Amino acid sequence: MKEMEKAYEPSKFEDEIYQKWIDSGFFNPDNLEGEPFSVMMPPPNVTGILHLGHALENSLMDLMVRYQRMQGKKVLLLPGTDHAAVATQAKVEGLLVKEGIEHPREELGREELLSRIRTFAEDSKATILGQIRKLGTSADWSRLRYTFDDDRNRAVNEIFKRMYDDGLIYRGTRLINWSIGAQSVLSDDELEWDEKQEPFYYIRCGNFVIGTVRPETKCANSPLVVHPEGVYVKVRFTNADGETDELILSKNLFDDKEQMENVLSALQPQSEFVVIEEKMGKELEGQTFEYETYAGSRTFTVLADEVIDMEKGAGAMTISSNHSADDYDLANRRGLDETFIQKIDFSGKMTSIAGELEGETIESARKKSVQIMKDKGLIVGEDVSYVHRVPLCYRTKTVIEPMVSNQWFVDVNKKFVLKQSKLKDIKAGQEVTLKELMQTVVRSGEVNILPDRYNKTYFEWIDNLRDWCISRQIWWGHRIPVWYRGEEVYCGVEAPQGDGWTQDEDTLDTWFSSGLWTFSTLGWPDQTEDLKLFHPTNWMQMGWEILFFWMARMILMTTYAIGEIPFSNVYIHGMLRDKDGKKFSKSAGNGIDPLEMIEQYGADALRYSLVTGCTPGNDSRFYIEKVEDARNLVNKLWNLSRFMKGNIRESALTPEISQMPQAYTLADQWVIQKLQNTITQVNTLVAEYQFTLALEKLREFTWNDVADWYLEIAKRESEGEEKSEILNVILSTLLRLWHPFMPFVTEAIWQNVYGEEQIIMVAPWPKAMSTQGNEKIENQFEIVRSVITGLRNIRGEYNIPYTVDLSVSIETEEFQVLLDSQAQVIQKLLKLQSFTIAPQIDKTDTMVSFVDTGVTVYVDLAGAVDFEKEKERIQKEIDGIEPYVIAQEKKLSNESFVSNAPEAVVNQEKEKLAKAKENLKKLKEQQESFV
RNA sequence: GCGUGCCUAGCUCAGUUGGUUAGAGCACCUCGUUUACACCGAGGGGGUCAGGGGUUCGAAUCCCUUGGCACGCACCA
Repeated sequence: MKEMEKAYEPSKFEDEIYQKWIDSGFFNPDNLEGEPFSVMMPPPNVTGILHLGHALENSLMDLMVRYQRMQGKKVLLLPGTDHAAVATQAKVEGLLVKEGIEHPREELGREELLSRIRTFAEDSKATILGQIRKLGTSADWSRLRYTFDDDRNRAVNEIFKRMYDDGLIYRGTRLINWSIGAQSVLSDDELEWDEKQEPFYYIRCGNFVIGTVRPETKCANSPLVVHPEGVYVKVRFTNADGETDELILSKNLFDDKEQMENVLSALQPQSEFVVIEEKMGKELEGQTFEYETYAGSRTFTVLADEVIDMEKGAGAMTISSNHSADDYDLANRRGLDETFIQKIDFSGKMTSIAGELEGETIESARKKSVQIMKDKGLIVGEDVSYVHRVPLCYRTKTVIEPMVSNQWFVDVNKKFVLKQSKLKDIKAGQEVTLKELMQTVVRSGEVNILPDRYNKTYFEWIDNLRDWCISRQIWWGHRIPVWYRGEEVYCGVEAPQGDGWTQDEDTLDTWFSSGLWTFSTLGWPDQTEDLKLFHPTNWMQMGWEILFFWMARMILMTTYAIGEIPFSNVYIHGMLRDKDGKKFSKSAGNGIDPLEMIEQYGADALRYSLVTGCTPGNDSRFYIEKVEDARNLVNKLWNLSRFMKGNIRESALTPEISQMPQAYTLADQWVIQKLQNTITQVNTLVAEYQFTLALEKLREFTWNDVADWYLEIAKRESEGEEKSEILNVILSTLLRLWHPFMPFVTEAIWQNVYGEEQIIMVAPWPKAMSTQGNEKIENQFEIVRSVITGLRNIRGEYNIPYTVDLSVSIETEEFQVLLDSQAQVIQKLLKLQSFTIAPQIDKTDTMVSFVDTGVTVYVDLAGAVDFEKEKERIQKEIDGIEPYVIAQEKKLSNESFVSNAPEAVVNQEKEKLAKAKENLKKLKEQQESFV
């Protein structure tokens, strides 16, 4: 058996242990018995390396899985990675641009670009999988999956075809979100909204005034929309050139002089405005006029519609049906076909309708159009403080341009017949919509989201859900399985027979394939054994930021495809932030590589520091100090194990615990009882997913109870070997309880202590045994403990080193027998030569004392007593107790408390009062003795 | 505009059916090399649980309200 070194050095053990775990075969559930328990690893994107957030996620899933494995279950943790369509292509394109390939798609072509991306993805994949191993994740590598491998592609095509045949996937022309940067459409939830301050221009259009932040779009014929019920006034005034002029404004604006000032800030009228006419919007409808724009003269026809907000601007607008969601809806609703004018092309440049600004970028056209309009006197006002939110591409961070385009969608509101179902509230053959499926399984509780409050967020999102745009114009991704030949359209898992077919150019939204993750990874569409055994999965954890992207899509896909829920429990963890509470991000340069942390402090320390203090749904901060603390704890575990090992005789060293060990002393009884309590508590807390609390209990027991008290006592109580069995039970149990949280160090110790052929990973999870004990043990131990602590306190306050003996007398009647029996312990821990215990002690002037329930301890300091200090100390104690006694007496004399509170509570309070009163009385006596 | 979360010791956070004189880790102060561990041990100081109101015998915990911070959804001519 190898010596245990003085300090645990993770780097000396971790790789070797991980390899041993793999070699053992126990990562693979085929080698395990019992009830199946499955977790699908959320596949990290192959866009680079893992960050601490991934490390948190891995720690959570691995602790869950290791706990279950030790419970004797057939555990599968299936690892994998995600091709992350847009993200990866954007990443690689960015790198290529840096290398000098300015237009990767044009310059390289489809095949070459794809091959470059593939190379990058494979590199990244290798890095990521290496990181996952470093974290100690107990995943079954024989079942490694990739969202873009051949079998997953088959699953994607299969489900596409089924949805297509069910009429749930359709192709249609819609207003979509176009990412100029990614050169692709994005779904609604792939947008990020950024608050921006941009000038809001008031532009003259005939006699009307319209407002816009997008002056570059004001270059085409348009209806001029007013509110039918809105009141408009025509005002006459003398303009800057001294000419008589007229404007039509909403009455609201005209009545609000301050606002009027803003809207017409550039007009500089030379007279008052005189109202010459007042009309309703609907009365204005129909009139047509020609007016200048920055790109020449255009025709406008007044249209009355309720979309107009009379409080905004001058109560009138023109529209860009191809470049605004509201306008697009309005144009469709009112049949304004002639307004579908493409002003901006898909590369983000102005079209010929912009006249001389054709070919300009949006940004440049905006500036130039304003200049032209200013020169033409078309701008009547400008609000520079206008703040609005603009959509950005979540991957490339470039502006999203609404565009009209032909795309593929999943219809979430269409009724279809669910072919198979194991769901609680929806039976096979029933008509449902995808939206209803998503709602029902969460409402029924089949999918349980933790914490609860995310249910609300989830439902809110689904209520607002519109058809899901699934086609992308990027090349990196699952190709849409649709082929065309002339007018013919073919949708199938495989390419159609015959010549002349061309496949749709587009690829699928990455979430389309990751939505299938829980079952496509198990071999679907084949009816595999794995699918039967491991689906639905039992547990899933994810950050709230992908609740909609992923969780909702998994529910949609899984319920649709196989009529099952994807998982029964989702644990939503918060986001990991840096020490200042900022998001970790590359641009902020505050990223921390998990591998560096592992190298420095060990994987166990990293895992512990991430999981502790982390509660469901709440963000947490990452501190180096936390990792250091965790490292210290790991080392503590190592060292107490080292000590125990040295104090257990060889024949007692066994990992199996078949029976309760013989307890010889109070401390023995106490620690055994505590150990059982700890097992019970940890079990309960882990079962409730309260990892932080479980860890707190474990830490407290390990460090405070075992290391600081029990082992210190055990050293003094045992000359021989009678502690062997107890120490072995504690050691074996502690290591197993810690293993899910600190897999490496516990394995290292386990194999060192119990032999290299042993493996803690599949050791049975500890079960609490009943302690035929009395509840008094804990109280008795507390008495001993407080006598010792009290005496240490006096040593501290009087600065008496342990080399100087104390003359101690303990006055007690109630606990005389107890303290007599613990005399050795007290004496040795405090390094006393001797001390006396008696029912009655005569206090002298040279003594100081402290009290506890039923016990008063006197220390004769001879000449060393500092009376002032002593009085102060006693007074402080009295100050602590007295208000409490008063409060308790008041409480207990309160009739309604005594009659309303449960009897147990009342009794408990009475008992506490009695103790406090007794202590107070003694303290007061002592105080008097000083006077 | 609608909604959610958070505000507890100097710092970071626990505190899950309302009932311990409100906890932990770090930091701080004092002491200490006692054969597991200085990645240590012993002792100590430190909080009217954001403010106000209410329900209750009893509130950090439930309700209302004010303020601050963070976030989600919607809007975004």
